[in-house]
Amino acid sequence: MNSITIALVDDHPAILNGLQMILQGFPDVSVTGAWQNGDQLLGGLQVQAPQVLFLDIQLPGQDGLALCRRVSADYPAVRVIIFTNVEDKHTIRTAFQNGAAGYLLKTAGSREIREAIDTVTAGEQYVHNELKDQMFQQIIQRKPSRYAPSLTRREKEILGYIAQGLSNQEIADKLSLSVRTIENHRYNLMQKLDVKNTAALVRKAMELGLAS
Amino acid sequence: MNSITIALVDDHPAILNGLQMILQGFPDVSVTGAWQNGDQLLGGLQVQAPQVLFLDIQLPGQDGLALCRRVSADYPAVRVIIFTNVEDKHTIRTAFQNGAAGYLLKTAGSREIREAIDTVTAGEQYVHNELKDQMFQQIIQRKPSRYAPSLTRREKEILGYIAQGLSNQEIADKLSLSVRTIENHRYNLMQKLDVKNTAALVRKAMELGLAS
DNA sequence: GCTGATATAGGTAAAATTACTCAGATTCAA
DNA sequence: TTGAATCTGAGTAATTTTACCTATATCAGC
Repeated sequence: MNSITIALVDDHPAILNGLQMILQGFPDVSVTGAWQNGDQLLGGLQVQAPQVLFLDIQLPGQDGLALCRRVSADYPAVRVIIFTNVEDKHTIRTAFQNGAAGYLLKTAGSREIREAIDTVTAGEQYVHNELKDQMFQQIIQRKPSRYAPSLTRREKEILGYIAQGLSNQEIADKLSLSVRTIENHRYNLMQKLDVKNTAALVRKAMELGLAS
Repeated sequence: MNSITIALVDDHPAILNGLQMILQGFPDVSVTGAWQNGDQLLGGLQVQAPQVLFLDIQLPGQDGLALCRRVSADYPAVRVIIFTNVEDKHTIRTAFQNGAAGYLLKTAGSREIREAIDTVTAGEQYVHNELKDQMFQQIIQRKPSRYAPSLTRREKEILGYIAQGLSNQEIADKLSLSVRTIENHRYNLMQKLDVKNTAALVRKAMELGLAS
């Protein structure tokens, strides 16, 4: 029999059951474990390692991401799908760095779960489309307005050079202006962006999409 | 007859023909114009404005993005799909800011083109999946490796604080160390990252994913 | 127990930045 | 054509960064 073995970890029994229910709808899938914490998981894996593991990352007592790392290291054949509500960039990045094969939000329906399983068992990486859309919007929709103070043309230009690592003197030379002028622009930029040194200035500029 | 009217702009006849060929495969679509530059487009629009416009942005003489802005302003009913090979963030952002309804890479096949048309005529925004994937990878896969010199734990920590805009003194206080120590770390960081001031340091750190 | 990498920190100076204020010139819109 | 905003730049000083060199303590791995 060629069924796909799947195990689940989530501290909420409701979710555990719900997910199991959905998986039972797939004839070629068999659930070989449903655990509520990391210890149970680690114990269970010694008995039987599934092909796919659905892992929540908000678990009582331990960090699901560390767990993911450990499982990936000890059982490289197990394809871990992070199944969570957490959708911040840093967590997602860490998840994949820790060996996750997929990332699914708990809002996922049966079709997406199916897709995730198929994708990761095929050796590829699966990411919830909802997430991709969100990230894309974040990158794209960055209107400079509202949160970014309006900078004048000259200020933007000079900010660009500062972010490139040019000193006031170098910028002055490039624009054939006095260093004092650049100093003033730099000072005004820091006022407008409400920071007090170059480091924060560059950072904020990049975050607001004003430089780069 | 309820067919969707579509017009095309691209300076390469081959692409113009190829795209037209694909569109002819859709029974409910009729191509009402195929132009090679902005002037032809603007003239053609006065005769008949299509529901959907496929617009390349690398056109001879004029900027396709400015054209997009103009068309969107003068003919709000026209849904503009940018059809191009350009895939950098800034261009994409500008495109949507200029009123584009969709963004499709020229690698798109018949299915994606169909999807784009249906999505934008339904009043939604369409973005090529390939692009979303790329952006997502950019955000996620930022491994510090390869191009990023290896930094020690302390160095990473201090780089983080620098990027946050803390001065050496502030970092020293926070870590209960001498300012001189922080100065040295900062100096070493600049050596390792091959830059010569804080601005470039922060920038490079963000680009390499060493700070965040 | 040695070695190399890391972390710590002082010495010494030059260079650059930051912190404001003031003011003439230019430009752009009402 | 009169303002308002922007661009330009000087005055003055304190603060910070940058540029090296040297040196000790610690710790991990061989």
